[in-house]
Amino acid sequence: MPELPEVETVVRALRPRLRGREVLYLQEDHPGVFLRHVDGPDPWPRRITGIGRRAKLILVELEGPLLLVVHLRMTGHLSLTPAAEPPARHTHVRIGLDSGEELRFRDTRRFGRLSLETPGSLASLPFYASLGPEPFDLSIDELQSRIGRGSGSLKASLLDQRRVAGIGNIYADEILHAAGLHPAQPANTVLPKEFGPLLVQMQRILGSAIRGGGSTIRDYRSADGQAGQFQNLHQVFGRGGEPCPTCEVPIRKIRVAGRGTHFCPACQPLRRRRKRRRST
DNA sequence: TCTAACCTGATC
DNA sequence: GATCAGGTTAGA
Repeated sequence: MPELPEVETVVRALRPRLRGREVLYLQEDHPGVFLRHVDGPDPWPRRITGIGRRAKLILVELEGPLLLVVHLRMTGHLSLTPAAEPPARHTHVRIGLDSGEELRFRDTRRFGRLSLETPGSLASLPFYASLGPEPFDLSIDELQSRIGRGSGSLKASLLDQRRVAGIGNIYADEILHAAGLHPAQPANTVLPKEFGPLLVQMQRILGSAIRGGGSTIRDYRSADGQAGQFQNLHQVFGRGGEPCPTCEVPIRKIRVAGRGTHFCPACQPLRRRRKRRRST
């Protein structure tokens, strides 16, 4: 469920409540959800030194240093709950803290993962090692060279975490609508002059989604239980058949890159494939 | 580069 | 009963 803005919201909610706390134990309630990539005996108790985000990953930093890495995937959810409270359904991992609370990982579909890493083991994970830059660190030139390559769809390019990290299905659709680009057009047909506006819209939409606490479509909640608000500002996502807020033409829902894709056929005209000149 | 698969639940 | 869902990836 969560993309960059939702993961950032979770991290910001957890940060003041986790920093300086001590992890006392880690309890697995379902095998396979937690992966241990460090050798030796259980490293608990261990102090939490900070919490950060990279792409859609939550990084809980521990003394050592070690890292507890969380990927929520589709339905994963973190909460900080009194340890005495009975675990909610689909709670798969519970991490006991010296505050008397548990950091609980709940995930209906069980796609999400937690792992314990050293900085070295994290760096050598193929998924982590191949992540592209954060959207807020991009220049126009870098965006063009990363997104504007290949004959695959522009939307697939935006969703490819190796090119740019953190964008998922909701924000890909919203960004492309704001930039006036058709999701199914080949990535290498985007004109050089279009990457500036694309970068501006990408950063604007992700930024305001973070300020809105992310988007709640069905079950996303931040770690404090708060629903997001940015879904109320979606222009196209989840609005198939409704009039485009810009031009009133009905928004269409199609399938691109194997994902439900919403766009305005008037604001986002499809440009036909075009031969591109290569410099090398 | 695209599909199917991983899972469960909600909705049609 | 079939289809869909905010992510990623193994395999064709």
